[in-house]
Amino acid sequence: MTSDPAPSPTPDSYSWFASTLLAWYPRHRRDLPWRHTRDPYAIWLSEVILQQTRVQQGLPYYQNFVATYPTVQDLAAAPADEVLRHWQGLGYYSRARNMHYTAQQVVAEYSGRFPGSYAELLKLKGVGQYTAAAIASFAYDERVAVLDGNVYRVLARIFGLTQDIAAPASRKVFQLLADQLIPDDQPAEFNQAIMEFGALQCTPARPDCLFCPFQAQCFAFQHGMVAELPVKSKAKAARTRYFHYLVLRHADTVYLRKRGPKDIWEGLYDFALRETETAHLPATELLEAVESLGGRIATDRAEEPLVAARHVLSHQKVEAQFHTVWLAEPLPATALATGLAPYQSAEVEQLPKSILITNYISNNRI
DNA sequence: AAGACGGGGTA
DNA sequence: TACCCAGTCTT
Repeated sequence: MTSDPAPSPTPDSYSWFASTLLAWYPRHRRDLPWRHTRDPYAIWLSEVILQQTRVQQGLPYYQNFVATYPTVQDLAAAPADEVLRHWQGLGYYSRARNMHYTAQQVVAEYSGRFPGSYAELLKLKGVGQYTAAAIASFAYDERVAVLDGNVYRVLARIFGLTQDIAAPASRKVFQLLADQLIPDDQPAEFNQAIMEFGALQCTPARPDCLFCPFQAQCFAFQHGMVAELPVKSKAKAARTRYFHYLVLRHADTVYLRKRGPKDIWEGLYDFALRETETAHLPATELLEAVESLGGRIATDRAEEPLVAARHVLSHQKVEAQFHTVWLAEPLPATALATGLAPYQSAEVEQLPKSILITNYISNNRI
């Protein structure tokens, strides 16, 4: 798929699929808040939150965003740090940054009204093929088939598609099929139904084949290949990184800085960081790091214990050590130029932070 | 086409 | 452990 899925009418030979699916859906569907609205803003919000995120995990975030920012104007007007703070803990933080950017663009360039078609929605930052299809079908009844992890799995099993779903080139095979399966009259219902079917019935592990309405037609079930489909190549093993955090403190302040681009946790706050190739940071390097910031270590305080923590991301493992350093005086202006700034603990609470930093702070009274 | 980008649930 | 989740963007 390069642009619009070509509208192709559902051939009669495939109509059994939508019939069976749309009979299953009303009897099994969950009552989810974004299914009660046709507001493209609310639907967009829910879809961005649900990218690579389970419904149960995203649900409280959706409730909070809708309550905090009832309209796209509210979201556009919010400070970026505040939006990130509400997103904290959801992961893939570029979604929040793009969402905020897009809200401002919709207000400034679209008069606050979301684009009204799949092709136009696709132009928005953070809105890819899946999300554009979801919004276009749910909000506007446009006939465009969604393709997410659930749909890949359901189609691979029922139709016996063996293409590697991790390979981008496989997308067109699944999209071509989905575009033929989606009916003209209820595209929104169909899209909701096929994803719900994947989430509840045709699950990744232990799907409920015993009570599946597609038993007779399902290629995987008939050929004993349910566990083999979909085919997905394995991801590369995550690399390990070693973070040595300097938790610089003076009086009732602690120093944090905002993380930059081209790395994990962009836009989130953490402490002064020294990264090494191995787990150990020699004590001399720790002192050097403090000195390079112009920090003078207090002599009237007992040394704080080292705190270690491990944090696993999908593509990296972070082994972190937190070195608390009490300063005799505030950091000089030269250190502030590196981005570090002093915060009171009540202010720290309001800053957007990764789970790693949030856990450390809550466990160590900052 | 391949990597980068989170965090939590499940077996 | 390993896999997966209502994917998108960059290189």
